[in-house]
Amino acid sequence: MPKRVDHLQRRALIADALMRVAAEQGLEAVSLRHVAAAAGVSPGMVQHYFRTRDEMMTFALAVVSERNEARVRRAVEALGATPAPRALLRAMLAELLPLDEERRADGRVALAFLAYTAVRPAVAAALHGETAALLAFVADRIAAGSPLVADGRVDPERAAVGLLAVMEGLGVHVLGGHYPPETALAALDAQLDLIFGPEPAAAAVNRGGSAPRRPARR
Amino acid sequence: MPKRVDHLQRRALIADALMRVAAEQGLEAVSLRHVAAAAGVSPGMVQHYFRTRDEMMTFALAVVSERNEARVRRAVEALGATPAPRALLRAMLAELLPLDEERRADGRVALAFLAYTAVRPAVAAALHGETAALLAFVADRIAAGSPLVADGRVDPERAAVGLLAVMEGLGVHVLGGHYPPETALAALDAQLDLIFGPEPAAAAVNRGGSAPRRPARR
DNA sequence: CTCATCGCAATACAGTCGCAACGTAAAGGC
DNA sequence: GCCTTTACGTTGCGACTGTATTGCGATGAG
Repeated sequence: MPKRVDHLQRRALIADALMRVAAEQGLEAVSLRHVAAAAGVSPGMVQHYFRTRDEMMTFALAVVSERNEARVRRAVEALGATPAPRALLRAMLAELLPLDEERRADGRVALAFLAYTAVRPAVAAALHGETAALLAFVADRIAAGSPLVADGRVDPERAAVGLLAVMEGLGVHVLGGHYPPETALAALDAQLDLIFGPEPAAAAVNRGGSAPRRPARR
Repeated sequence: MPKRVDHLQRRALIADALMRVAAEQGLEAVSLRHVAAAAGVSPGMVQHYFRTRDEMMTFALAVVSERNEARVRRAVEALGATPAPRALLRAMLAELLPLDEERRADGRVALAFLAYTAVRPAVAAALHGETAALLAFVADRIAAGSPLVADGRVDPERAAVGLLAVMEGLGVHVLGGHYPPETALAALDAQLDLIFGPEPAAAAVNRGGSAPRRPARR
């Protein structure tokens, strides 16, 4: 056999360039030549690793999704073992919000893919399982950690759907520049307050102002 | 003066065709020729009413926004005068969810524009004011209608941000096919339960009020 | 060494894009 | 009657698109 190259690494390199292009100019600016230029390689090479544009798009979509997954995993592991459900969920969801420029860029790409998959149901199917799994996990943590579940004031399933929707909506709004990251973070904490009951004592600093209840980590 | 034509009507006709194209194939399929074909007119005519593609896009974005506004106004007016805050908000937000095929189509277009404006800050600016106005309105209704505000368990501002985010996120998820419309509606009601307290058994659906203002998106 | 195979570049091609330019039919103002 | 203005339709151009094809150097199996 002739020269061997790590295909996956090359594809990742190209997908990375794709995401840079998409983050700056949108998915419609993603063409073989643009991506090749951004990656600093020849258009022929891009074509060598992705026989079609759709193939490249699909791969990039998977990369976006894996990147988020890795981000969440890292954030959760930083909490140590057996974290409290509420803290766990907060860490996960806050990590998924576009709070810094890096995540803003990724968020723009993710949003573009959201619109992209909305008119390509076949591609969208790949995401359903992920959402379902995340939904189940969140519902489980809510059931395990919220005192409001016992007396029926909170239904874990519905609350999980709502909580993920809040995260998604906040992300979209922040990306749209409708309000700053701190507002989104404050709203996320308020949502957790609603689901888990008000936070116990320790952080009872302010109520009703517009400053975030907790400092943004980082 | 020569033949007079209602410019606005023509532009609306073209924008309508644009939205049909965008809903089916995404914004990237929106070209002068495609839109013209969908509208049943010549490409030259499209060019006559929109000197540039960007101009056409901007106009279409405004149409999307106005369409949602009209939808909400209609739904709210159907409630009659002085509706209860919770019922009012539910009617407004439920109307903005993609619960039927018509709203799904509009929702796909709105989502596409969301991604579109995310990389075109200049165009996005038009939406900020509207979101802010809606946010203020929702916060006001929460402050007026939720018993949980008095004892500090609900902050109207944060709750409004969260509520709108829920709506946005649910819409996105439903468009993505991650769960059916009923689930979204149930989650919306659960969110209203969290903000207003559990519904007092016999849910009154009616009583009306004045029409609020209403921004674009979704 | 031989040579099939892989990595990659370069080119060709048919199609679409936005946009400008030009042409023409109709309709008031004079 | 003309004459200017509006409302289009048509055509053309240059840039760009995705994809297929071809070519060639490098490399490791035989």
